[in-house]
Amino acid sequence: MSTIAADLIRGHTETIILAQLMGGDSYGYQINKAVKQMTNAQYEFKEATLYSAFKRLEEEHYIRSYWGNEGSGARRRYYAITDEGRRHYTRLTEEWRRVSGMIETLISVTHSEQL
Amino acid sequence: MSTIAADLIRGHTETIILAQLMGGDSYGYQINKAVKQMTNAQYEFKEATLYSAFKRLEEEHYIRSYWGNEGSGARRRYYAITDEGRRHYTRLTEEWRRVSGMIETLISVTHSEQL
DNA sequence: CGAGATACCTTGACAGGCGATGTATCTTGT
DNA sequence: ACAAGATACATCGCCTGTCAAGGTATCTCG
Repeated sequence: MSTIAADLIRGHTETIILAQLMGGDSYGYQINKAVKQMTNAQYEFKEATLYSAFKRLEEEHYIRSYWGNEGSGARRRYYAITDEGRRHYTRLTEEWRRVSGMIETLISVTHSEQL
Repeated sequence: MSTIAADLIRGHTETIILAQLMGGDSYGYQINKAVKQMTNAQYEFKEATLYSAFKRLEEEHYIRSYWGNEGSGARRRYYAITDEGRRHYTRLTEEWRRVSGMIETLISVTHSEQL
């Protein structure tokens, strides 16, 4: 039920998905529920966003997918993070720490002043 | 001279510009130099990005612009933040604090595990 | 006089997010 | 028995923000 957040999350979608997969294989719906729960329902991916991110990540070999063999219920496509994906995840989180500090600096009002 | 940062800043461009203008009227080139200096040359807007952001902000009445009366040198278009812009800035920064905490949570690996 | 800095601006392409829509299965209430 | 809602995946086409590339004009310095 958030609205504004959208653009601010842009660019983090892949990192969030990879972070989830660092904790073990999972599938789309599950990951999204986890995100919702972790943010106290403040955030949740739109399905189109989620599935297009999976596609990208797989094309870039950061994740692999396989069909689960559920006896009952809807079929699930599971995703697993690759070694390359793990390295990518590390890079992305390091980048985030760096950039978030930068943003913090830039959006805080400094009364430097013009002369 | 950064490369990766780009996508992570997306969505903060307007906030950064408004933050700069909270410190007094300024113009494009100046703002960009300030950003570069504040980030130790880690970040700088691409010009096209900067000017299209100005355009948007002015259309939304968050900033006003006027030509400076420089006796010499290249002409400068100055920007001033409006009251509405100030309110918008406050909203955006509050949103940022909220969302950055959320992202922090989401990109950190939690060994919750599936059963 | 040429190079480089200052200063602004526009066009067109691209990528990511997302609304809309569609599929199929299972559970639960009436 | 049947409708509603949850689970689960997928695609199409639009919208928006970024940016490479190109352009204009002025000033300074060697």
